[in-house]
Parts: sequence; structure tokens; C-alpha cells
Amino acid sequence: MASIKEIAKLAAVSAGTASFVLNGKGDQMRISKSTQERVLAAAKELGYLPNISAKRLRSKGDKVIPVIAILWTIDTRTALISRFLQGVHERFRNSEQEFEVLIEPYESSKLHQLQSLITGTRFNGAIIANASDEDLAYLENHKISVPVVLYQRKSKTYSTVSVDSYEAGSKVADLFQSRGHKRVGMIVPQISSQAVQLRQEGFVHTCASLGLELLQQCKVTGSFSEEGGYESAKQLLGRKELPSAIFVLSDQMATGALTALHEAGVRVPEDIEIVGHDNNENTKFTIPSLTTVHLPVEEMADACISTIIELIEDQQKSPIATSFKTNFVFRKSCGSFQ
Amino acid sequence: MASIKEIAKLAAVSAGTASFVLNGKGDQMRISKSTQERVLAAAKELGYLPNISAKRLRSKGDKVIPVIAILWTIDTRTALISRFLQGVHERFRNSEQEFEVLIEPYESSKLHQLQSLITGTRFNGAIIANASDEDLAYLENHKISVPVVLYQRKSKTYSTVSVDSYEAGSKVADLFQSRGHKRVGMIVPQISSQAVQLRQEGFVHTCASLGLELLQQCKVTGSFSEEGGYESAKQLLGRKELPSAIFVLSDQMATGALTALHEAGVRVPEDIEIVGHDNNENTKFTIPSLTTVHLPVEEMADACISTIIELIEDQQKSPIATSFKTNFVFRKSCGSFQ
DNA sequence: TTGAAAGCGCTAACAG
DNA sequence: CTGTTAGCGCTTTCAA
Repeated sequence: MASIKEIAKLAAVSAGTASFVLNGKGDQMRISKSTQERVLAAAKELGYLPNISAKRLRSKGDKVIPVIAILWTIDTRTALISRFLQGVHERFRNSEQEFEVLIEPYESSKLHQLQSLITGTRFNGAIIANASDEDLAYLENHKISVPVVLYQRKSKTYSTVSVDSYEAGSKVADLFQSRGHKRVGMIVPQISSQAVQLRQEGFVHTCASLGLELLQQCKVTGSFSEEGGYESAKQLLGRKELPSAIFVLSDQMATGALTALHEAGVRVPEDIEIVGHDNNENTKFTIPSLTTVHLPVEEMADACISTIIELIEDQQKSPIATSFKTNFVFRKSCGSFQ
Repeated sequence: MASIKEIAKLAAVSAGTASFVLNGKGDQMRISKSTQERVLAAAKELGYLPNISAKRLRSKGDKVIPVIAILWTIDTRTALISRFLQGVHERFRNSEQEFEVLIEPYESSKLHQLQSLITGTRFNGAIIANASDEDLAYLENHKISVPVVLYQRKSKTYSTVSVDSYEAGSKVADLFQSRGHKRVGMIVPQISSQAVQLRQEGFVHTCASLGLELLQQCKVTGSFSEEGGYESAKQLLGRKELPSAIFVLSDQMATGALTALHEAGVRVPEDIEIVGHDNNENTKFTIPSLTTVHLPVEEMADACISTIIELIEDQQKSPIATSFKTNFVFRKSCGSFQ
């Protein structure tokens, strides 16, 4: 709040002198000890916080590089950020293009609280992850000034990077049918995510059209975590009629589900087959190893960066939609032949 | 690179006009269509990138809040950032104190490449994670101008937030002895981390002083990942004399190790007991569930934020060292009685 | 040993 | 419709 001028005034020196002292160049500039102390004391008293925008603007050496904000929801999905950042880091290391990364946490469905999206005073472009329906509605109705890329969200007005989540769900239904299953189940995370929603619809609709029985009681929802998967699976196991295959829409939940099945003495894949979604690193080492849908998070993160930089550089108006493919990783929990 | 003045010059308008057009206020300010087009074309031609420092400095409404950088290494440890960010987010939500979070990736042992630590033009304070010995040496010899907090690193000159890693390792040795083990093993991640180093020393030294046999061949190193743990465990199982308990210094590796043991038909805990370290969320759901040393990452992240804010606010404070306690989480893989 | 002053890039009154 | 101008907070010559 307090500017260097106020410090200078309180210390009865000029702004220039105050600047030297505050930056530790007091001795170098041969400012007297007493003056230095006065300045420091004044700074402390007024709670001086250097304005880095001003510093940066002034300092000559500092190159202007694009500032990219990653807008991520503050909820259980924070766990997913590390794979995304891995992709960003990879990009960072391999690209000669420099950029700065800012993490902007936001509460799901409260994207409108982020003033900086409107003012454009904090970043040159934003990658928005986990936007809910409300968030999207806000974006579509408020002509944002800053370039934006939506991660795992469809939109006609904004650039997007995503996979076909409907198809991903659909392919799991196909797989279940081809493996001769008649009655299947599903475990769904309770989060407001379009990707999860579409994944679910793809699975449900395709099950229906293929004649796979997906009983209401075999659709279970739980929190987006290992714990949630564990609880959901236990709940499912309490049903009268058990499915012979379950699609768990998140690997984290699948990890918990496997444990619940193991504890209940249900053998995977002999009694029930399990398919997860994401291909998180640990799924290769669950017991049994988990068959899952690979989500190319790292590549998508890279694409998000590419897209946002492109948008920033050629203030290109027409949105770019980048779509990635998902694919099965067959392991022991379903369909592996090793 | 190109400033608004150059755009204005090329488009033959004033800077003010160019500013309006570039910010989408052209219509509102009733700038003629042709002028708008000229400005936009000029901006595109020169590759205009708005200088957000200048924008921010100028825009009145924007409050000055501290910018906190999280300096994290670009390596396998990126996986650990999500728990840390979870803590930061929690803090963000519960504190009325506002701050901005910047992620600055750096290559391990190349902290000196981060000019911004010297210039102080990008953030008001930095939380440095995973600093290697070289990085610390650099910091100690280069009187950094920006307030700094070291995460999981000891230092006399800088503020720190950490646990007593030596003690953590030591306690595992105690546990093994109290459970009657005679010959023990250890799986260590190959990363340049003081915390891991101390953890290892604590374990090794205490084993020695307690008379626990820790054969050289039962000390295995591997990459910091589930895969690394899996490979390490397989390697260990190839030894002539097997230990009856193994301390795996990272939960990720422990997860992989459990799988290797399972595949080899070695029963945990009956044949070999396993203790991990970190208490990652999934360890509650490994098979068997993993006994591990709880590392309070989220609380430490919160402490890092508190400390750095304190340092930023009262400049010239002597370093604050905050230490957290680790504790065992007993599960099936070692010592659980449930 | 210190002060005065210019100016970083940008925005927003205020004049035309 | 568009140009001019006054700063935002800071650093850094240049003078004194």
C-alpha cells in the first residue's frame, strides 16, 4: 500500500535514496548508516510492499514474456494438476519460447469472481480447467478481453483442448459387450465436470443401444478420491444382483474400488472386470493392474500452452479446437492376455 | 516487444487511440472502423504483446498484493506438487490475506539460472522446494534480495519449513527393532534431496546402533516413481539373503514395491513387512494397505505461505525455522492390529 | 552523501 | 472521432 514516496517522506529523504536503501544498495551508494536506518524503519512502520509491476516496468533488463495463467478449481481435482504441470514443465524445458506460469485458483462455478479475466491486468492469456456449466455461461456472456483456452470443455466461442469424452465412455461399453458381459455397473465421481458427464452419457447410451443391462442400482456415485471409490464399490457390492463388469470413471476411484473388491473376496477379473479412466501412473501397479482409458493429460497441457501462445501472438479471433484421442491400456483387470 | 507507441506510429494514430482499440473499447469510444482495422493490423504485424506490468501499474482498481513464487524442480518430483498446492489452496480459501501464486519451474542444481531471484522484479517472495546442495550453496553465497523460504531443507541463513528427516528414518529403525526384525532392507529414490538423504542416514545409523543388520545388498536405489519401486523390489528379491522388513523411502516407490512382492509370491506382512514414507492418499488403499510415515505436506505448505508473508511484511526479520512432526500411520503392511 | 528528474508502457481524462 | 497529457511506482543517471 505504502509507496516508496511515502517511505521517503517519512524518512525525510528523496525517493531515489529510499530506493537504494530498500534494495540493499545503500552501502554501495555510500548512504550513511543513520539514513539507512531511518529508511528501513519507515518502511517497516508503513508496511512497505514493493510494487513488482512498477519494478519490472522500470528495470531495463527484464524481457517482456507472455504471462500464462492456469485457472484451476479449488477442490478434489487439485490432485490432477500435477500431471498437467508435468506437461507444462516438459514444454517449458523443450521450447525456446519463454513464458511465465501463474496459478490462479478459483472456486468451481465462481469464475466470475476472477476480476483479472476482465481487466487483463495480470496475465496475457488463461488456460481454464474444470469450468462448470455456470462458468462457461459466464464466459460466453461476458466477452472476455484476455485470450482463453478451455481444457476439457467444448465451446463454440472459445478455443478448446479436449478429448471426445462421449466416445471414451462409449468405447468402454463396446469393450464390455465384446467381452460377453450382460450386466454392467458404473462408478461415477460427484463433480461438476463436462468431461465426466459426457463420459457417463457415452457409456450409458451405448450400453442401452447394445442391450447391455445397466441397472439403476449398479450406478453409484462417490467423492472424487480413492476413498470415494472404495465406498462406492462397497455400496455396489451390497446390491442383490452384481454386475460382471464395472466402469469406474476415474482411476483414483478405481484404485479404491479394487481394494473394496479385494476385501470382499471378489476376484478381479475372474468375478468382476474393472476398467478405469485416466491412466494415472500408479494404475500399472495396482493389484491387479488396472485396465484403463489413457487420457493424454501431458500432451493436452502442451497443446494448451501452444494454443494460448498462438492466440496471444496473432491476436487470432477464430477459436482453435484441438482434439486428442483416448485409447485403452489393457492390463489384468480387464482383457489382458499376458 | 513492440510497444503501443510503435503500433500507434505504424497505424498513424495516437497511443491513446491505439490503446482503446487494442482493449476492445474502439466502438465504445466511437473510433472509426477503418482506424480500428489499421490499428489491429499494425498490432498483428508487429506482434504486439501487452506489457502487463505497465497495464497493472496504471490500472487504478488493481490492489497491490504480494506475489509469491513457488520454485519447484522440473523432474519426477513434479508429482509431489499437488499435495503442496492443496495446502496452498486451502490457505487461499481460508485466509483473508490475499496473495498471488506464481509457479517457477527450475532445473535441479541450476537455481542460479533464475535471474528473478536476484532482480526481484517478478515476485515479492519465493518458496524454494527441492533445493540441492549446489542450489543451497548458491543461495548462501549470493545474498538474495527477495525473501526466501526453503521447503524441506535446513539452513542457518534462510527461513525453513521442514520435518526432522533424520528422526523419521531413525524411528523406522526403532520400529523394526521393536518388532523383532534382525535383518532389514531399504529402497531409496535416486534424487538429490536433503530430506531423503537425512531420512536414509537416520535409518542406517540407527539400524547400526541397534544392531539391526542392513546388508549392502539389501540397499537398493531406483527412480523416484512406482516403476522405480517395482524394479528396486525385484532387484532386492534376487538377493540370496532376504530381509524381513523393508523401509521404502517414498510411498510412490512403496506402491510399486508391493506389486513386485505380490507378483513374486512374497506375502506382506507375513514374509516381509513394508514401511513407506509420505502418507500419500492412495496408500490407504494399496494391497495390503501401507504402513507409512505421515509427512504433513499440506500443513507445511500453509506454513511456507505464512512464513513468506511474514518475511515480506516485516522485512529484515531473522530467519524463522518451522519444524513439523512426522508420525506413523499403522496399516496392514507393518504392525497393524486391525 | 543525497536530491532532482527522466522515463519504463500504458490508460483515461480532457480537449478539441 | 481522435490527439494530448498526466501520471501509476519505481530505478538510475546526473548534479550538487
